Amino acid sequence: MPIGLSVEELKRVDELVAVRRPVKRGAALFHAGEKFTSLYAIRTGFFKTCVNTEDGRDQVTGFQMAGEIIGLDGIVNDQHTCDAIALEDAEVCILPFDRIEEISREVNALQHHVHKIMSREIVREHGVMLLLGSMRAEERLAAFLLNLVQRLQTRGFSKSDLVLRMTREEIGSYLGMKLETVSRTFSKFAEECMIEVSQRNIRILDADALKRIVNPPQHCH
Amino acid sequence: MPIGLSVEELKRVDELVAVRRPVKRGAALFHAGEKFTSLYAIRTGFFKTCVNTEDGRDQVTGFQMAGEIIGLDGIVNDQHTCDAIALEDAEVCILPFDRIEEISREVNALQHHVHKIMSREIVREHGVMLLLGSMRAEERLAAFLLNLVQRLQTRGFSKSDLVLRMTREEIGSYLGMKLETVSRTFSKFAEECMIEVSQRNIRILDADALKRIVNPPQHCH
DNA sequence: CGCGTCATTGATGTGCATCAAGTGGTGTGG
DNA sequence: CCACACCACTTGATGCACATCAATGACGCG
Repeated sequence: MPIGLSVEELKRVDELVAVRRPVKRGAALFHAGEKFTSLYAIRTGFFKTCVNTEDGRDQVTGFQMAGEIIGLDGIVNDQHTCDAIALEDAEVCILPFDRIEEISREVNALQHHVHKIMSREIVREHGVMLLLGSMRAEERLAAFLLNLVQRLQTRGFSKSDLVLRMTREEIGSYLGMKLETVSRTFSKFAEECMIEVSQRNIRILDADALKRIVNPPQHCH
Repeated sequence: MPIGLSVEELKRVDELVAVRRPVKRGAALFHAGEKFTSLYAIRTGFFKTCVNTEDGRDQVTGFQMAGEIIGLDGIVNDQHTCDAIALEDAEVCILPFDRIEEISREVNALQHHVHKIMSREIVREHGVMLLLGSMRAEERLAAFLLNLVQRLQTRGFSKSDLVLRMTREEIGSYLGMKLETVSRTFSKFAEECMIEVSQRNIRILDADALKRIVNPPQHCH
């Protein structure tokens, strides 16, 4: 993950990511309440994380794909605070956290990398708070699609075609809206020729139009 | 901050927190876009952090009080991504981040402490996402009050009386509602004798009732 | 004292939730 | 291989929680 390491350092980091674990679609990588021991780096597959309340509500807090790290929430109390569920067959690297701390004392680049990963997650969540706190349904869904396709693109996938790995309900939970509203908003975007929707296959026809929805152009006052 | 350190370790950590900086009410500790160099530990006073969009919307992402750390969002891109504004005259310790990384390589307790602080922030934000994504106005405000009074209590303040340092609008921004709705909801709680409101002075008369609003009792099915 | 800021309260509007019915794709067992 | 059941999804009709608009009131400060 970090770059510009010496051979020696690379060896230390390599041993960290040695152990892998497959996770079947629908299975949990971990559950809220379980003891925290490791972070997980996604090698393949797609996950969601979600928190639950006693009274049965739950909230999807994120969708994670290859290259991303899951489990950071567990550090503070040595206990996971959310569920991580595979949305398709997946494989992760197990990164024992005490080993991470040990090695980052010696490999500065790893230390800084870990800090950046946690900081990035904090910044991402700020963005979600902005979305949940001040955007309307169309803006939320447009922002969601653009974010998803952008992340897929950096992984070498198409910047226009994507396959949703999650249900409308899961999207709705993440975006703070009901599945019917998600569906209607997809239909509206399709009507306006910004996207094509066929089941979970989405084709983005006019990314700029979506961007204009998220960031409506300034009107001069 | 961490505990159980040797004399030697304590000295290292002490030098970290040597420099202080006063911040006047209404002034910014930092702005989004500024270069990130340090974290800040609040010694006294009260802050808000907020992110802004190009189109002028903004979202309060948190309220911080004595003992809490601000600036974690800046690590990932060496640049702050939100504003930190003092809501009353305040004083912070400046914690140069490169020194933090340096010392945490030698003082394991500090290293782990830093990780916990970042993880705690991630978990806190999960809670806010749950609040914004799935709660109604009354639930949000009740949760907010309970959280605030709980944090004040651990700092030795009353568990029933508190003074809000922020405006209704700032509360609303944090909770994803308009200031009028915040005001109305306060009035409603007061009418139902759960709290007393007089300007920014709040007295909690029935904490259990507030808790029942946040976590409505299960109905057997 | 007068002005600006913040807060309260009422009247009205609307975006999204809720409730409900129906469609299509997928997997399973006879 | 087809019939059936199930699930995710779509779409329409209705309702409600909260936003919006507007007027007034309460502090605090120069």
